[in-house]
Amino acid sequence: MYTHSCSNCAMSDICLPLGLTENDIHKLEEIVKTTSVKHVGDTVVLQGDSFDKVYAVKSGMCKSFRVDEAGTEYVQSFHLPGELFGLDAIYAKHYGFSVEALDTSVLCEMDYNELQQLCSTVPALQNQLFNLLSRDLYTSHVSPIEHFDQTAEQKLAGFLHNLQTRFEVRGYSGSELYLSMSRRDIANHLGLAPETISRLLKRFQENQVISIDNRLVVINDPGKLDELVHCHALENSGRSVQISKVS
Amino acid sequence: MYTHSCSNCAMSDICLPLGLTENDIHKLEEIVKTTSVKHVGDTVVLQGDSFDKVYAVKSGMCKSFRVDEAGTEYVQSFHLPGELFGLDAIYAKHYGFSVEALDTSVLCEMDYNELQQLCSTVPALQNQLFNLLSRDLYTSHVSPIEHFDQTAEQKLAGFLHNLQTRFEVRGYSGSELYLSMSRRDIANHLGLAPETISRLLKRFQENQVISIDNRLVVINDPGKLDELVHCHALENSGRSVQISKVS
DNA sequence: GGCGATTGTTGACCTATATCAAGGATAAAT
DNA sequence: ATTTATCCTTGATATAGGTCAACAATCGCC
Repeated sequence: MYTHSCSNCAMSDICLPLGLTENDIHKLEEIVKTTSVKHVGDTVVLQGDSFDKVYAVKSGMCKSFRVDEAGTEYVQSFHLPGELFGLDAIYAKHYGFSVEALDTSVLCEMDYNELQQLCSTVPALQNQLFNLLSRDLYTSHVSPIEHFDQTAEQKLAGFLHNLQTRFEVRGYSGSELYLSMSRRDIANHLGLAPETISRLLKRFQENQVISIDNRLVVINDPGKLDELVHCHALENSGRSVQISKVS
Repeated sequence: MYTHSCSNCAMSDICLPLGLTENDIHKLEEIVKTTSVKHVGDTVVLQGDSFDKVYAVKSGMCKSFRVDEAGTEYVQSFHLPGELFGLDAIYAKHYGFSVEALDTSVLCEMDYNELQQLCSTVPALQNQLFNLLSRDLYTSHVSPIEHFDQTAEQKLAGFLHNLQTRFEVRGYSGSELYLSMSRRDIANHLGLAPETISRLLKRFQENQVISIDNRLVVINDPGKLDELVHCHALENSGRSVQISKVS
């Protein structure tokens, strides 16, 4: 839609341009276009459409999700600025996931064929694309196995912790997180029930780990949050429960 | 260790050589070496070692697994002939997973730097590597979300079904599977308890879906197995359970 | 600025599967 | 061939978190 300058982009040092010379970045800019502004709920990519473009988030936040034959939605991930998506469709030639904006967002799009050709002539770009693919692959290999024997509490703490660090890397506040996604999306993404998310957020608040006002989370005790990921179970609730034992 | 001919390899049409000309394959062969024969339990890659090589399975079977700080093992995947591994370490520069032989196996290894350089001069190879990375990425995006609301029964049925098709693609029998991995490995890989695997395999056998003799599985009713993945719960056991209701 | 729709919260209950425990089969080691 | 160590199976029990249901808060919209 609009031509775009990667050189001036705040995300250039974590996105595709990383490691490229000024000259190579200019070549990249020639194949990158920014989209019109997307609003909450706007669809960027539709599951099943034939693959042609790879995307990067320039600003805002998106979610990738998949709908199965029964119509059930599964939230795969949340994309922050500087993150690519669509790469998992290169092989299949069709997008396996829909992507929609969770917030006012602008995206960068590039034709995959053009990108591939550019990679052949710009080794540093090929290199960076391999790097980003490898990182995504590593993340999607590690995170499910980490979740296996985690409790719901650990999963949610890990989710918040992960968001925190990703925000910080991008220069945003890591202690004050606005959750652009619904509880339902978080629950779905973590393989939990929305009710469980509510109950846990309440528990985290009761234990002074976070303060939460609707979708705004303030992380009051990052150390405690970190402990929660690696075990340390919290008290279930304020009032203690009396169980009458019959012996 | 030994130089290797990709041209004569039975896996050439599903591995890296796919889509390359005779001439390009020869260039690839120059950087591929086969390892000595690996035996059950032999380590091919050690988690934490610095990354330099990418591997492909030539024959046999391997498992990738990760050990956390607490010493708990997590089985990430089982690699069949024609499958690559180590690609998830490109970015991190260290292997995130150990890989060990589950069976008598031979592997192909290639230096990543050499592979990368070759990709710059052989666009078809670059293309194929992007394809394989994309396929791996797609698989590791889809499979965890498929597992989310699956029962233990569906997971195990899906696992057997998946093995069956992967064997068939490679020209092996899909109806007679030898499980080179232990029940413990299967359980771990699926996020279940070994006991659950035992109970379910028994149930599958009782319902004439499979026959099982130790590690050899014969799939008697592939249709029923397929149904099990998509729902159709089996009877819990042969004898029916009487529950006395107090009303 | 009020109304309907969506999103979030809380409570009571239930079930799938983990865990614990113990015995039996198989394979590796001497 | 006997021992030893895994691996596998089976049964009994416990529990984390899902499901159902009902209500409360928020948001988008006319």
